[in-house]
Amino acid sequence: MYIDRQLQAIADPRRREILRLVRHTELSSGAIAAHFDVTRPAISQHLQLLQGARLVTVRKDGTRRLYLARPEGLAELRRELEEFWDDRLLRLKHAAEALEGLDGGDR
Amino acid sequence: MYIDRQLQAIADPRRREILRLVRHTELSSGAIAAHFDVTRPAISQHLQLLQGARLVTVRKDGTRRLYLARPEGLAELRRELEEFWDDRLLRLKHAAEALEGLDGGDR
DNA sequence: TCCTTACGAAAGCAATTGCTTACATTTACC
DNA sequence: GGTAAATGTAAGCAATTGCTTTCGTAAGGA
Repeated sequence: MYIDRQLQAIADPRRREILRLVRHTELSSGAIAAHFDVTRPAISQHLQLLQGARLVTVRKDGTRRLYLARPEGLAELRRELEEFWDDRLLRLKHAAEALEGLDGGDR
Repeated sequence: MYIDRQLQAIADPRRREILRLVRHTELSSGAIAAHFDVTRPAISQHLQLLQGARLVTVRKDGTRRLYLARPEGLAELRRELEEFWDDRLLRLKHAAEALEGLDGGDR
């Protein structure tokens, strides 16, 4: 349900690069910012947006905040896009949701 | 090499919907606009952007212009994203490009 | 030829984006 | 407690975005 925010997040090359950086390694806000030629607050704002899109998680460690990509978020986005590539899946999904609707609810 | 524009294009829900509409059926600008609650020129602008991202093609037919999704463009975007999901591929690509660089050029 | 249909192009506008420079806050360390 | 380090927050600003209304233009039909 976050596909809009997630695609918006991914659409920016800087944010894609950030995601690559924290994909397998936890990095502090400052360490991430060091990779770019913009100021630290700018990166901080990108990180917030990525958080809002459920694409990264944060963990506090002393005075630092360590960021790490959130695999579930990436997987979710990937699934949504798979449906987009092959919209037969999308039709199927709509049909399935219609059926679910009959006994009332998501799970 | 259009990934930035393509992702930007995809990031807008309206443009995603347009792509779905013309995915398998050629539609006129007006017919597409009829599906939305914004004015026709607004859709025209979205269509232009989609064209710039190589995601749709146009064909003139009398006074109409018929739009159709461009599978190669979608495939290209999809490939780029596959690399993004699994960045082992990306590293490989970078390595390959570095090697290509040695004898000087793209192809 | 004149009118109508189907469009894109241009200009203007409010909202959003991505950045900057302050400033505030939290934690570690002496 | 006092200071330094790491970071988010706020406010401001130029550029971009997505839309609107208005106008121009090409093609078809009477």
